[in-house]
Amino acid sequence: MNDKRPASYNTQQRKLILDYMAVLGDNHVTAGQIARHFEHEDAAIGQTTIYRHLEKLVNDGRIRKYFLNEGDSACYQYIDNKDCQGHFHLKCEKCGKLIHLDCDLLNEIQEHVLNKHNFQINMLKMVFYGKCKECFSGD
Amino acid sequence: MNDKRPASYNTQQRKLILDYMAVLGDNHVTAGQIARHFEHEDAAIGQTTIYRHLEKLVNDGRIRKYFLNEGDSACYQYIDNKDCQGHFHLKCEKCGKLIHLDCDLLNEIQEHVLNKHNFQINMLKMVFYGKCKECFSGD
DNA sequence: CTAGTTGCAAAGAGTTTGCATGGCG
DNA sequence: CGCCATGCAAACTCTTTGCAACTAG
Repeated sequence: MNDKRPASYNTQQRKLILDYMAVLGDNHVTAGQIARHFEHEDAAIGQTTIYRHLEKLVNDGRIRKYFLNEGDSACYQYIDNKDCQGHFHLKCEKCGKLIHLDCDLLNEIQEHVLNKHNFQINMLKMVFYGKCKECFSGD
Repeated sequence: MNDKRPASYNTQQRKLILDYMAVLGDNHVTAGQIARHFEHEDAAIGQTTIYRHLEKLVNDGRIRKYFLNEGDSACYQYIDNKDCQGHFHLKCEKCGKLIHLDCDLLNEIQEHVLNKHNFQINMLKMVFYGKCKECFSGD
C-alpha cells in the first residue's frame, strides 16, 4: 500500500476551512458556524462542500468530530501536533453554558475505568451535566 | 410548595408507554420503535404524543435518554426502582449494554470538579459512553 | 485533459410546533 | 367544566445526494 494519494486536490475551500479550524485551535465549531463565518467573509463556501471537507479531514485525522448533544449539530475541532487530548465539557443545565475544561482528571478517569473496569471511554462524548457557579450559588 | 401535581394526567397513552418501557427493562428503544410497536398492537399512539411523553418521563426521572450514534435517533431506557444513584453509568455504544459501576472515583470527580472548577455535577445524568470489554476487544 | 471538486436544489431523517378535538379529574 | 392531552399536518434542523459546471495538477 503506497502512501501516494493524489486523490485529493488542495483547493482553496479546503485551505480556508482547515486554516480557520487551526486558528480556532481548541475551540470547536459546527458545520453551520463555518458556513456562517465564510458568508460574512465574502468567501462563502457551499454547505455541501463544508460537510464533505469535514468528513475527509476527520478521516485524515486532521480534525476531530464531537457529539455533544444530539439534536445539536456535530462539532469539529482541530487536532494540533501537541498532545492535545482534548478537554472535557461541563454543560450547565440551567443557563445552558458549555464550559471547556482542560484538566488531567480526564486522563485519570479514562485510565482508571479502562484498567479497573474494562471499559473504554469515548472521550469525545464525555459531557458532565450540572450547574455552573453562577447557577448553583444562586439557588 | 405542595407536592400536589395535577399538571399531568395519567392517560392511557402515558400508561402504555411507561408499561412498555418497564417490560423492556434494560433494553432501550427509540421513539420510532415505540410508535411502530403500538401500531402493530392496534393501539397506535401519535408520534407527537410519544415524543412529548418521553420528554416528560425523562424529566420525571422515570426513564433515561441516551445518544448512541449520531445520525441515529435518541434511545430511551426504563429506570428501575433500584437505587441508581451513587454510581456511574457506562453505556456501550456498540452493544447498548448499560453498566452500573460503584466506584469511589465518582466522588473524587465530583469533588474535584466542584472545588477546582466550581461546577456542581448532576450525577443522575452522568453517563459515560464508550465500549465494553466484549466490544472493544473484538475490534 | 481528466479526475476530483463545487454548490444549488431537493431529498431525508428525526424531532418539534400549531391547532382543533378529545378526555381526565 | 377546565385544563391538559392527543394527533394530524406542516415546519424545522442538520446532513446527504443528484447532477451539471468547474478547476487543480
